[in-house]
Amino acid sequence: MSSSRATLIQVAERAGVSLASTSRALHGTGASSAMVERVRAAAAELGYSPDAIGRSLRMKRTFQVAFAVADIGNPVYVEMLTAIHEVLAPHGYRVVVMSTGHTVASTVDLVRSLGSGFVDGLIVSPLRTDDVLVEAIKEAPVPVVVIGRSLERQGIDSVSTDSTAGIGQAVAHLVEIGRRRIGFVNGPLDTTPGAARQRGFDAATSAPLFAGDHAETERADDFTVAAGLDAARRLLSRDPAAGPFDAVVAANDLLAIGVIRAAGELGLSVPRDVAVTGMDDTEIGRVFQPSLTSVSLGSSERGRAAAQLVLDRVGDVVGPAQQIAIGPHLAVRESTTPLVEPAETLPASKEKSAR
Amino acid sequence: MSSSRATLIQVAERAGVSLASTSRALHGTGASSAMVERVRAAAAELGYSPDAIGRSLRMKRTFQVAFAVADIGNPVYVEMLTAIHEVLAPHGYRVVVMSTGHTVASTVDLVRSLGSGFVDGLIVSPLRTDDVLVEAIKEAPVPVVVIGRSLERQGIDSVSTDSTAGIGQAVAHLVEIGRRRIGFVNGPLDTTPGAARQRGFDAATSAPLFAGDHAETERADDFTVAAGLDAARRLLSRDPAAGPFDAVVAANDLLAIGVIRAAGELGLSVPRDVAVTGMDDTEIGRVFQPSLTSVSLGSSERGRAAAQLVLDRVGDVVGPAQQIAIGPHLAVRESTTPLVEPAETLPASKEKSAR
DNA sequence: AGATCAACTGGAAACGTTTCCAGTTTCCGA
DNA sequence: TCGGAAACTGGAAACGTTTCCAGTTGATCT
Repeated sequence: MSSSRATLIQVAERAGVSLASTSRALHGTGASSAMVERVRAAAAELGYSPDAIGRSLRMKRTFQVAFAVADIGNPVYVEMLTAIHEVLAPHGYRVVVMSTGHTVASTVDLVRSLGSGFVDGLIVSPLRTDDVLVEAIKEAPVPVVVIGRSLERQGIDSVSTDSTAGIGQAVAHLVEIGRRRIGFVNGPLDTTPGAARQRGFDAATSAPLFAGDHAETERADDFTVAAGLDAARRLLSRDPAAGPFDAVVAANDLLAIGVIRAAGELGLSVPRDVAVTGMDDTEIGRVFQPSLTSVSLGSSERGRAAAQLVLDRVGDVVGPAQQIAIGPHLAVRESTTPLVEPAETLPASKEKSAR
Repeated sequence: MSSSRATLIQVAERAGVSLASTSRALHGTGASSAMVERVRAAAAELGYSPDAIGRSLRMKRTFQVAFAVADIGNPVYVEMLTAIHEVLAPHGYRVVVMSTGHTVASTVDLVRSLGSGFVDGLIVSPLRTDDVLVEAIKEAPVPVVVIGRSLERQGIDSVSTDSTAGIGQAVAHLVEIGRRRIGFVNGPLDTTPGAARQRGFDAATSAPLFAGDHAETERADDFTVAAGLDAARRLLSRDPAAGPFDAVVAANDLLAIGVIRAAGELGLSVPRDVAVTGMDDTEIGRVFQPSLTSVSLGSSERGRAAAQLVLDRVGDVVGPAQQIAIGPHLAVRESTTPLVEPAETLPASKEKSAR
């Protein structure tokens, strides 16, 4: 750690010119080339680098954007974070990672804390939403973009996907490959994704296409492998009158892996006896054995879109609340199809289905 | 977005007291209770919340710490990030995520950028290190903690682990279960971890314990599943004179998963025909089938330790460079032992061996 | 009663930067 | 040669906060 940094004032003194000119010279705005030369030299000699705080105070810009989620460790959020960082960094914006906590109240606290002005914008993906939160977001002193539910009509910029339809795609695929007795392992219903996915499953299994077939739901305590394992044990041991389940739709990839493990415990082979689908299309699902058929909700794309949106807003782009929808699409892999050539399903091959 | 935020000056006016008293009242330092009451009320009426930038400028503290790695998506770094955030947030510190890029030069740029003073400290885990970087870190205007190599002797605070010894533990375990022809799938040798792990494998396989047995290395282009798959294909098809490999040590969990997939392609069963060990003890390895025996390098602990260290330093704790070492330990799971009760190996059961 | 002290308050400076404004020079065309 | 515009420069204010310093009050002790 060297002693202390040089300030613009010192550069000005060294160059023997005014503070104003020094600032201008370093920004290349309206300064003679002689001046620029002189100031540059002085700055270089002193190893000057501008102070972000002083600059922020004056410009009323922090060049920081916050990204807040309940659980930074979740692979989906990691993907978003990566995408957000990739979009923002080239524009000189830093990314601050924050936690929403698991309750609506703590998320509201977070949004209110934006009042202290440490970021120019916020990208948040709340697990749960209510009116208070919506109101807090609308009152926030900086632009906020929500990833998750569509909140366009509440006047909030949002990036959403249609996980309801996504579950529909998974069910349709299972029906297509001849499965007729489908179980659903969902996470908590009081979360935004949990509720949406339940609607998707209920809708898909009450559609004409599915008529005469059998469907049941089991709920996991959580969106984790362990919870999925527990729930799947309960589900698969139910053994309904219609006959054993020949497919299970899981509400995300981690739950799906729990399901596959439970199937293994019961001596069931995946996909022969039970086909399994996940959701989110995560790395972990792609490399799993069997590799996981999964509904991609475009986490990276959603992250990118949200970052772009917040970038527009902090760049003073005004206008009505935007709503960007990323369509879900199914990536079919081993867990619903007989294994042919495992190597083809690896991430390196970057399979992408059409959106 | 509401109009514009209230400032301390406005609170002071509203309360009809001086700016100084207002500040003191809100901080509870040396103000009469009447004063506190009055100012609190005014602040509440105006919905005042203190401006982080103004405060930073004056206090010369940003209450931010940066965490920089090459690849934010890597599970190991995600674990560290989570741990760092958990330690720092309760102390009122925010975490800024940054990318070191993949070269030493870009990492040096990053460290130099600390000169603009947007954070109070940095935690960095560089893939590659050289003298220029060491020098840049030493000259940095804020405390820097390096996760990775031990740099105590260079006068740099660091949190390290002994992945060399860790690989030794893996080899010892394999020998113990009777494996004699051990392959090693390593990542690039010009990275800090790659080099250390190679040393570990070479040392372990030239130790007396290993005398008479067979060892060979294959190098992957990268620390990813795809690269591991490729490398393992090459390794396992070598078929040395000493007989086929009955164990493979992989330099991290992702490579290990590639190895298991390659073994599957060749009709080899894991762990019966080939035992496989990974390193880093990631979630993905824990839930994989077969669950992965892996050398834990305590990513969370390293993150926590680094965060604590940087917290001490920004809290003006002076003293000689610290070096905190986190010992590696082996978590034995299915990939090196016959499967008994898969459920026991899930993360929910939180198995932890002694350090 | 006078002096000493503690408790509290307000004025003002300081942190480092950008930018408005006014002033000076230079140059060009009439 | 002169007027005016253009190009450039410097002074000073402003962003919002904390804290030093000096001053005022009220109480306690001798």
